[in-house]
Amino acid sequence: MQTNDHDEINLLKELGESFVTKSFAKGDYLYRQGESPEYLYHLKLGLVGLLRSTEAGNESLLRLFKTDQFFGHRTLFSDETYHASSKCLEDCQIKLIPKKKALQFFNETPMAYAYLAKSLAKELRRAEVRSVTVSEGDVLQRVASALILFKTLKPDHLWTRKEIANYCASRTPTIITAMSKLEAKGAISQHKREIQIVNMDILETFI
Amino acid sequence: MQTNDHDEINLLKELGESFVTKSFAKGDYLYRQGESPEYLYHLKLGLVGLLRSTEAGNESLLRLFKTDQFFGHRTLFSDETYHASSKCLEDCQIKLIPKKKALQFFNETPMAYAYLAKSLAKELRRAEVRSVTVSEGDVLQRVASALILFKTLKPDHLWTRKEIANYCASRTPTIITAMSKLEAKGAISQHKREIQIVNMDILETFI
DNA sequence: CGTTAGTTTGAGGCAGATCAACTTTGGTGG
DNA sequence: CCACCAAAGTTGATCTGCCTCAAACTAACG
Repeated sequence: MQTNDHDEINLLKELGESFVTKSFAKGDYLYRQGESPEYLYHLKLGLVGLLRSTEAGNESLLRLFKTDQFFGHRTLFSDETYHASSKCLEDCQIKLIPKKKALQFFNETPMAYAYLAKSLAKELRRAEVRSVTVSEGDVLQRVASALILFKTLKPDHLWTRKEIANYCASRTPTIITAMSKLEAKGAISQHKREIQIVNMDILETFI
Repeated sequence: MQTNDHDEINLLKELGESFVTKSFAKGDYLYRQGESPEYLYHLKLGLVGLLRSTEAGNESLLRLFKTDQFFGHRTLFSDETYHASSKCLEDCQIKLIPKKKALQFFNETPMAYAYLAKSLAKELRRAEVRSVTVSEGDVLQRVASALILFKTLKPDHLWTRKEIANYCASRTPTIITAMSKLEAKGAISQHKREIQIVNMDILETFI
């Protein structure tokens, strides 16, 4: 749930302000797959990933939340348990809004549910489009679009090969091979663990 | 969007009743990927599939709508164009509710948006869980769960191998091989184009 | 009863997974 | 501040599940 470009729902932001901001370390989990929701989360600083763990022991990266985004709302408003875990990919500052307070706010604010619905509708589109991309395209294509997304979302984050693999439904060695190809073509550069997009036009030709 | 088990939203059903039911033939499209929404659809009879076409010319089967379900709502409430087409997989009876009337109903009915949000939230979970299943599991697993889903959803529909393939992110020949394995194990039976689940316990061992 | 749509089978090829050994990086504590 | 160690990255060899292609067969519908 994003509030950025929707003035009418700025009150949602205010909702969070009445609660204290808590600190979390990189690697911390806010909640785990299978648990029941207790809070609505508002990320003030850092980066959070939504991960679903598979039987094979992998963690598929479903969504990313950046500064100013709300998360945990899908489960909060669906009477279900979490289908994935949320984990800090960096040190984070997060406001936890108790479930009761959040529901109360929504029930008192007619357009809040409309906004929530719209937000979920967009997320659903994204998820479905991505599932087609994943099953139809090859790894190079997926890595290229993942890099564009990641760098747009948070250019300064030190993305690991594993994070990229988890997002691309692939594995670390495969991602490394794909990225060397992209580097060889002059689309990106890699120094130590830093990844830079040096030529967006070239990178986009892989999509 | 389903209304089945939610008494509080039965008024939504009534909304559709004031409009005439139109007939569509198997193969007809209600709307196509890229178009802008004009209606909210209420399926009275038949089976509708939501398909996203890929560059390679395939049609990925994203969702299925059966009798009494609403569809077209994701796009209607998200200010976007359709990201997939909806196509009659059987002859259908459908009520078309003009966009304006639908929006008016939602704006006049506070809990309608809350219900819509909940419905989209569940659909989002389904989509994300499925994307992990598709990228992690093998074809046999996907076919087994697809058959269970399809037979639960509409036992009498004559599912084609292509429909199954489109849903399983696979291809017709691969589906046929997978289904012969399931038949050899005594999980299903195939006569002409008819598919029957003869032993659900066995079938579930493949998931 | 002809035509079209759907099904079936097999041969061949390849993208990407797996596995394993090795190197680099960067944080931590002695 | 350096030595160490765990975590992350790299590389190549091998293997395999599924796709592709093509040809032949069967069902269903007008």
